[in-house]
Amino acid sequence: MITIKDVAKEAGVSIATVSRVLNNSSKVSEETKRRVLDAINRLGYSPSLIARSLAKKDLKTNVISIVVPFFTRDFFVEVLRGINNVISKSDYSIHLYNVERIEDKERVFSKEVFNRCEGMIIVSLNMQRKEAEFIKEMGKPVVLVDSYYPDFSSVYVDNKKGAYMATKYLITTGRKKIAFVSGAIHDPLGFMASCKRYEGFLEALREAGLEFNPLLHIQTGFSLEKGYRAGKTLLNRSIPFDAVFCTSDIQAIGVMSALVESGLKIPEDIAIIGFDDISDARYLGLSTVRQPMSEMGEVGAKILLDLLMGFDSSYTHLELPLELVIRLTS
Amino acid sequence: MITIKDVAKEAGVSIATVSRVLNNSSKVSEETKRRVLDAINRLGYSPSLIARSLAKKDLKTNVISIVVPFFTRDFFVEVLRGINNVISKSDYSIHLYNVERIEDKERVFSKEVFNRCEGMIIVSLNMQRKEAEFIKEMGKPVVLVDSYYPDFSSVYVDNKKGAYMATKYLITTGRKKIAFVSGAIHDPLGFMASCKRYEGFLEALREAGLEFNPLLHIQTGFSLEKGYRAGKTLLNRSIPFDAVFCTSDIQAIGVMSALVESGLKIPEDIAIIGFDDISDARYLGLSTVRQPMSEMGEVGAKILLDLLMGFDSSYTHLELPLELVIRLTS
DNA sequence: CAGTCATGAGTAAACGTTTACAAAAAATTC
DNA sequence: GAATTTTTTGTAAACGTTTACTCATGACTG
Repeated sequence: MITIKDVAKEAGVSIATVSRVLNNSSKVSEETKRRVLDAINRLGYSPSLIARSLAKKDLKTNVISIVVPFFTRDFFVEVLRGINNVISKSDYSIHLYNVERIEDKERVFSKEVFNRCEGMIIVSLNMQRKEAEFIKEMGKPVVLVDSYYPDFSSVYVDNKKGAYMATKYLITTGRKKIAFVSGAIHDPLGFMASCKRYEGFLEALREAGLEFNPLLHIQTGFSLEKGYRAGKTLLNRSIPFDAVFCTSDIQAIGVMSALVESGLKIPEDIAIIGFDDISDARYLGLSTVRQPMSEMGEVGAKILLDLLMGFDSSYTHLELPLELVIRLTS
Repeated sequence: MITIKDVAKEAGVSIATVSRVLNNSSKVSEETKRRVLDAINRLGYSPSLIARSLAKKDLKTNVISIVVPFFTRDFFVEVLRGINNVISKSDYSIHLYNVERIEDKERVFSKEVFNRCEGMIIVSLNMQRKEAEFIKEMGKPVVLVDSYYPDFSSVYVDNKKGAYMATKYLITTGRKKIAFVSGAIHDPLGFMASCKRYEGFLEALREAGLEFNPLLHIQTGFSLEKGYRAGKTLLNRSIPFDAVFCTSDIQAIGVMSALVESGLKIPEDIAIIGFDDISDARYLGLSTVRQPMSEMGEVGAKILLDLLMGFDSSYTHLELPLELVIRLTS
């Protein structure tokens, strides 16, 4: 490793002078500057960021950690995009951690990770009591996106209400037997969205005095194909239904194609409402509950940035609005 | 800021002892250890990573920078996923930089970014001579994914050949008037894929002695909707065509729905082949040129890791195979 | 009971920078 | 041409750790 001393020796000056050239602080004669620059070039020297931060008492890493599950899913990609929009305009850079299994979670919520960053944004993962304690102990600002915990700032939507709105709309327009396609209600990683939406869905039914046949509930993954299969399964069970509410657009689109394939007319025979409002939804005319995905990311990132600036260390809890978007499928 | 000195004073020991407790190296009596731990807790002390690295002469940041354009596009998300798979198993963490505009490129290819990381993976961006010089000067290992430049290790596919294979197949099965839907041929950020695929497409036509009517060429963005519009545009131009080759599946799916909507039969009236083999392609039965997206990411990350271990500092250039997957649309 | 050892804790020198301060050299003034 | 100022350079003390040495202390050996 080549240090500032080597450069100083090579250029025949003191290390202070080299440092001055490096930071072009105060005056250094042109002649000396050239000699130093030459030496730097000859040796291929590059100053140690570590030592520099130490000397400057700038003990910050200028890194923000983003913890996001399955970052290949539309929703997460959009959130990430929002976060990135904001962070990339600041001096911070992004450390990305993908969580797909429980072990990943442990790896991420560790001292090492927290020591390496100034703050953290956690997307969609539900906090366990123990985790929350640990994270609080780390003493770094943390913002939750699409998740809620009293002791951290957060941005989220009211998933229950969103599902309620959609279901209620279906009921209002005369649907009586509504199927429900969701992700896992009890997710091992702790996503709460499906669960909350299930609650909202049931509440709307209950309120209208409608029974729910559990055979009309499919729990499956978030992909076109899984949605398609869910649609097929529903049809195969030959329990009549006149609407489907899905916890994601991607599932809804899959379901829709299964139904269309079977010659059903949408929305005449069966209405469909999704959740998210991904770009395909608009294009396909899918009715859906729009959640501001990239905006959640943006807002979350902004809150974290504020926290890092030391403004206002109290917790912000921000609920962003959901909007029922009725298009052609309901 | 609370330092090791404060802890030492609080616990009534020397800083060396505190350090020993921190690293539980060598022997410290239970009694002292407890006192130190207590003090640490009371003060909420957390050691400075920076100072620690300096003292340990471990001047590494253990960070790998990933530069990726538009990380919301399927292809990039998949590549990222592959990279993440590999990196997350190492001690390195990922710094993510999204490049959407020329300015972003400048921001990313800067001293600051290189100083903050051990190595870099650049996805899909074509190197300019000047950029390459600069990057080489930084002296850190760099791997190109889905891109090629002689002076850097790289993983890529032969886009020209892929397009050639698809087009040739269409010709072999009797198609004579093949439309081409691609991204921008001259992309401002320097994506070469569309351009290369255009070349392969033209070569196959030329070889078969077929003329190409430029009006059958649509340059557009990568989304279902853009694809759909491209399909509509092709139909509106009322120039007969019997096949469409698209530079991405997502465009192909869009085109397909436009054609189906107009009552055309696929593949009887018009054959379609896409590129990528995203999960929807299989599900929809779309014929396509499969490129190993996440594998490219994985391999790229592995190469970088090897480079970082100091194995073999020569350049690796790895071409991964493309595979023509014929399903129902051709 | 002197001599050897093990154990636990302190001292001080690194690590690669920056920067206040001091010193030297050069330029300006009278 | 001495005195003064300005410019340029060097010296050394930080920054917060780790760690090789050293030094007590007390326990064991014969």
